[in-house]
Amino acid sequence: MERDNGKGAVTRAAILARALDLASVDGLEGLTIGRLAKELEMSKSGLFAHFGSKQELQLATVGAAAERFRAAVIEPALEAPDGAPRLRAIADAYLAHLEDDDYYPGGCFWAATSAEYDDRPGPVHDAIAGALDTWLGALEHQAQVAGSPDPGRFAFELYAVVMGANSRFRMAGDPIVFAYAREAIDRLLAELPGNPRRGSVEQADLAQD
Amino acid sequence: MERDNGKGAVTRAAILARALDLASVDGLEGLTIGRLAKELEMSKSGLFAHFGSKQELQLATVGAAAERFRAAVIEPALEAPDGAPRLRAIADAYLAHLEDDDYYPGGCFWAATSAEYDDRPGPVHDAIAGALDTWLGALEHQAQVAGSPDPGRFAFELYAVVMGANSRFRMAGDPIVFAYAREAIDRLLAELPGNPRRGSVEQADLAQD
DNA sequence: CCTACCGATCGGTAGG
DNA sequence: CCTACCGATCGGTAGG
Repeated sequence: MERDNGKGAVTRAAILARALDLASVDGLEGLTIGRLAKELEMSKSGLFAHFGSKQELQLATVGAAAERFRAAVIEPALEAPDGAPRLRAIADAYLAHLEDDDYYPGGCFWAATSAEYDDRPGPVHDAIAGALDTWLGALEHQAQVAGSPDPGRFAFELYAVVMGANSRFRMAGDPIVFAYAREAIDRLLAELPGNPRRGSVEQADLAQD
Repeated sequence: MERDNGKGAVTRAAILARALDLASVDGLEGLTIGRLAKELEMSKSGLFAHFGSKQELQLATVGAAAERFRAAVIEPALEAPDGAPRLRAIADAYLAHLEDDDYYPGGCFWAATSAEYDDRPGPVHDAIAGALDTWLGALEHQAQVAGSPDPGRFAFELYAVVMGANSRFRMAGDPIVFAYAREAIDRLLAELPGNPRRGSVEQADLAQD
């Protein structure tokens, strides 16, 4: 796909960047080839030729979203140590993007498309589900490293809180939900052994608990 | 709208019941007049005449969903006393519906449509947002009655957990998320003053805390 | 990457 | 509640 830097690959990347924005607002069904072509000032069939079917365009868009998420949220958090610090770094990076509104114009791509495809079986559903399972799995792994007694539940709650913040912020527009989410995450992390709450005293006092 | 029991009102109710099912799977945009008419074995224009525009059909569907939610989740929970017991009753009723898969065929109508409309301003967005605000407000009120130190946060977390369970169940199909959600809700309720955890000792021992 | 086209379906209207 | 229709747009194809 990207094994050369020819014009085709450049055009394809430009198409997918725009497709991501459109899909995070209108979903992967609402992403139409005609509209995408018009915004990119190219012909519908010219764009179509890059993918061969709408489904292939949708799958490529899901792949591009996964790459963007990895680069924006996962990659920077790898600088934090394994376990609780990395869990906090991932949650902070994700919430910061949602709050600053500089992530996707339509909020979280995964929130929008997972709700859209939760009842539409097929390759697109499977691609979205696979990406989400990968990230939930990464959260679960970090929770396990951090000593959580129930890493699966921990990952679920972290996921629910950040997705809930996205949903409530997009619908009601009140940024107080980010404070709620951070407080919930603080309490989640405080469950982990030997992990003090944000802004509390240094770890020494609590290490004996 | 329902001030008579004539044939028009009966037909309208049948249309909306079917519209609810379609919209919880394919969203309120994916709900098309032609498909709805075909499933109900009536003409497209005959159905259209009941509403006058697609937007009016969408708004009527949102109203019908609110009524169905109220009857299925809120109404039964009113038998539980104010505060923590009612919060648990609401959460249990909601999770039971999601788990039994007998609520909407496409999972939670509100999860599907709020993600779909979070970036589409207009009357449909406002109707969905209004319904969600009403229920979040009810949760917040009950949390306040139960003595929560931060009812807004409490309501947000409860909302996030049940919506997260819906989302994960629809995408991954693993019912363990309902156990995760119930555990999270137990811990949330345990934060409230004088409220023991499900299955723990009776309230007497804790009343002094 | 283009023009020109296809059948199907969209929301909506005319007229009854 | 119907038949018959409208212009627009959908995904996709032919042929270059």
